[in-house]
Amino acid sequence: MKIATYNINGIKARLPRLKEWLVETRPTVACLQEIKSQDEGFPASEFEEIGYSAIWHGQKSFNGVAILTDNEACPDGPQEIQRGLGIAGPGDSTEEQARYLEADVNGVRIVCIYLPNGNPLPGPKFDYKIAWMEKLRGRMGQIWAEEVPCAVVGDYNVIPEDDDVWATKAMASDALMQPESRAAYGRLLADGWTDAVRSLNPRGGLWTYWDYQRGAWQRDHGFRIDHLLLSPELADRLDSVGVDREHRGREKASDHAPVCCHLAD
DNA sequence: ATGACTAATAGCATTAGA
Repeated sequence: MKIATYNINGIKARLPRLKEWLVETRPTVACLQEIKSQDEGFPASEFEEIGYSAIWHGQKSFNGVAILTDNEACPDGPQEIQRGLGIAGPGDSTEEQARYLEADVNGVRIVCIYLPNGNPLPGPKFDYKIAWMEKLRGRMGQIWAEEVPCAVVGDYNVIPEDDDVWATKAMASDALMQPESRAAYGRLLADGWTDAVRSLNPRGGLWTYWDYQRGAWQRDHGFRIDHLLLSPELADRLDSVGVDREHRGREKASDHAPVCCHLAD
């Protein structure tokens, strides 16, 4: 079973690249973030054409998550369990942002997340990020208690360690590597979840995001914020991980690269 | 100290991202 996470930065703008990536790499499950599409605009038929079923949780302009499954490997498709964590957005809005989607796929619980960025800080957006992370931790605790094999994957918007960024100085004041952000991420690992990429690359130096600006891609100025967290049963089955770096360098690419892990059957 | 680049939406600029 191959599980992938990919922040696509707009499903309309990315559709040709996204389909190309699915056809070339055929993940069993693909979790997408930042679809930036309303529910009625989601191009489900485009994915059906290449043998993928999908569920999605969108909103206008921003955020939005989706889970795609390979029809051949997953004849039942993704079976939705829950959407949203029940946490209001920052400021006066009581409306929840589309950042969480949970489904069962072939007996494995798949959680697709788009964690709030948190900039600028300090402020309501950073507070929202930290609150969202605690809400996520609560839900992960519930799933843990169910003892169902589970992968919580997505754009965490957290640079976990100093060797997960090309230059710590460049990002020091960013919400992505504040002590509070790292501590909240660290609590998930302390709870027993395994960071799949880190576990097989303990020396760091692997990036999943490169800014569109300042020639960051050409200079390899990136960092690691897209993560795959595995419950113990899945961590025991972990064979390999990978970042599809090459797809970041293509024409009209997302600023994130796909990240995937392979689990033994 | 600031902006850079990209996408979405509503326009002919703004917001958000990270």
